[in-house]
Amino acid sequence: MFDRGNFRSDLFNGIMASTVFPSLADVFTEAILTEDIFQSLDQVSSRAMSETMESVKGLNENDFLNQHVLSEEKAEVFFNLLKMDWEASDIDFWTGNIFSKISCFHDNGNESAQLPESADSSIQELTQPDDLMIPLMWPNVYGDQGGETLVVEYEIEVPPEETGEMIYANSPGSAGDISDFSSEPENDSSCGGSDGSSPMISYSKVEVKTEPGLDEQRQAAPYLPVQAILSPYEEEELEDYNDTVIRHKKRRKSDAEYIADGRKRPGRKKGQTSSVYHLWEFIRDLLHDPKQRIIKWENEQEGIFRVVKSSEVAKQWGNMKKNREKMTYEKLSRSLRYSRKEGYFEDVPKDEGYPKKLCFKFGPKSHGWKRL
DNA sequence: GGTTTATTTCCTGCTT
DNA sequence: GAAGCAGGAAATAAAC
Repeated sequence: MFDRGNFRSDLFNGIMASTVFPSLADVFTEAILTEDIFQSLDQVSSRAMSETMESVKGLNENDFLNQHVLSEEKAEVFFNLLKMDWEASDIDFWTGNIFSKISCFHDNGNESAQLPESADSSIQELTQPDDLMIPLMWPNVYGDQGGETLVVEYEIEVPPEETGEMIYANSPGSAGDISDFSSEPENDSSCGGSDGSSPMISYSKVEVKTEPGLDEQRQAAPYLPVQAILSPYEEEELEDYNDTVIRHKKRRKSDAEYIADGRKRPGRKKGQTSSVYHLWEFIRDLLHDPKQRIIKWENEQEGIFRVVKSSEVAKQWGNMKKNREKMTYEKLSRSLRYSRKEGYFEDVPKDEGYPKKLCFKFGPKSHGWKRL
């Protein structure tokens, strides 16, 4: 299901990060949570610039390359600086104007460039964060055949001008969530309250022109390690290569091979999620249910939780997936370990007193578990 | 119908 | 010894 709140935060992270270091958007996205950004942005406007500048001293590229080094505090300071910069440029980032900035950025950084006049035939309707994130982060990957124009349709919640209040959409079904927008208006239209007392929903459509030539990007960013500039598929291929060295794993076709065959790579894009109800979503929703006693938080702020009744959790997961008695905790935990590899969960910190068994932590690809 | 994603199933070996 | 953890391998359903 479309998660509007996280779409917005990912969008924001991606845009901000793309402006500074295009290949680091994923690091920001993993490191910073929705509330950290939006709450801090509300507080920053009156803060002295010199004070902020002082506290951001010591940040370097390594901080941004290593999500474990990049503390939330530093991230907040950095984003505050960006916000000030954008405000100074008279850019209203709650509107579609932000996309003209991005479009210009991807047009070889030429600030005076204009949005493309019209979309080409490959119009796509993009509804997931990664649909936008990946073209923004890896403009060359999707432009191997000479560049293409993606049409991105999106909506952004505009806070009431007088109060600046913002409703945070968290998980589907939560307050502020408007998952059903089957009757989306066309370009740049708005709907919702206009009396300044309730948020407005702004619908927009923008074209993102992609550029060919990954080599050029590498040449343009020699300060970044090579690994940071690999395309998602190249990363896979590197993994495959490394695996092959070890145990002759079945090799996956490269993009170049598909293009040579004159066809598009089939299947989902890397990172593109389906509408399937995922294990991490099941666990998240279970944790949000105050009536249940089979799973509990160990540290909600950190996303660390503990399974109290393993067999019952497995049984409910089995019911959810309609295979009932066949599901066991052993199978569920195997799925959970695979999900951890994919980033939906991650290792529980050692030596911090958390139980060694039945204890897990949400990862960077999961969201909506933290109450705002 | 080929491919990818997100499991599911089964398994061995290890740790608590 | 039971329960849980780690991860390989193969199978599967759904999505694309």
